[in-house]
Amino acid sequence: MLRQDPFENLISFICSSNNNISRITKMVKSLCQHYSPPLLTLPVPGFAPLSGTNSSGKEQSVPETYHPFPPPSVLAAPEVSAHLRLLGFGYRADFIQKTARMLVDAHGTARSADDPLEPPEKWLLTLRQMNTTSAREELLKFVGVGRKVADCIMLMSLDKKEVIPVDTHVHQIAVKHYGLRASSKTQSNMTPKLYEEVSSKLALVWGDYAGWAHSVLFTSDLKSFSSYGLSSPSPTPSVKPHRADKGIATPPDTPSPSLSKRKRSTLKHSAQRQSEDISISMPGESRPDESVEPEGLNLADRVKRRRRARESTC
DNA sequence: GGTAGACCTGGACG
DNA sequence: ACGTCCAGGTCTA
Repeated sequence: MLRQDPFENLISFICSSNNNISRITKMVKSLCQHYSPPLLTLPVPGFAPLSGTNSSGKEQSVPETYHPFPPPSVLAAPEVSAHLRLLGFGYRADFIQKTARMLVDAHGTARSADDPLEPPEKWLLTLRQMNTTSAREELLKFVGVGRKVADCIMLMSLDKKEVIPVDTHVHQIAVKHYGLRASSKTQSNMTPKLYEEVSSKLALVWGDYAGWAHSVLFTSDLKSFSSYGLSSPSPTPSVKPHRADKGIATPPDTPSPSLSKRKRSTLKHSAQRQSEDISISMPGESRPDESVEPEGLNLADRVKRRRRARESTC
């Protein structure tokens, strides 16, 4: 939907599992700072720290250094896993390193000097041309990527506008506004079955642009985002979020808040992407409702199982 | 095939 | 001060 960089999005959403937005933000920032060189330093706009006055008593803005998102080859290094643990990534540290490793093993690292992207990143972009089911199947092969994360990546990065990532918030929305029956026993547990149930129901209601509808309602459901972009009666006083807001002052819809999105790409590259946009995201693609087919019910399990079976034979 | 637990961490809340 | 809960899930048995 937002056409975020697929690799950055993949890793960022792996960080998101069982996690809160504030911490996810810190993790992504940490990845950028530790694994890629500084790109540029800019004064933070509108930032006026209380103690930030110089000798003349004039306010001083604190410069912030931005780092690009690290490429797959860097995160695939074996020592990354332990280092990320030290940095507070918890069990997600392994997921990140292993996923990067899988990508590098499958697609290599060789590229020409003027190429801004590594082969795994290029391959991830090709998922845009794939149909939803196949793209999802590819994503589910990665460690730390389940149905929800795969769907987020497809919606935010891979042009799959009809995909609805289902989490607790979306489930609540489906129950509250669309008459989905509240699950009786394990109400807080998002089972594959329930996931499919919610997803199918909302896909039916929202149609081909379900992903958009989902994002609007999702962000309004989150307290921290419900008033985002609206003029508030009192100016935002602080960079630090309050717990009451349960969130951060970043744009909605993205847990990959690194302003430091990799900028190795050139103008030429972005021009290429422009034309790519036109060719791929033309409305009226003939690919209806693949995301709600019944066999998708246990797709995640099937793909994971296949992957494990392959691994165990190696 | 479907379902409990475990899993890291840090901030809010009682 | 301290324990508990929760957060945009995934993996494993």
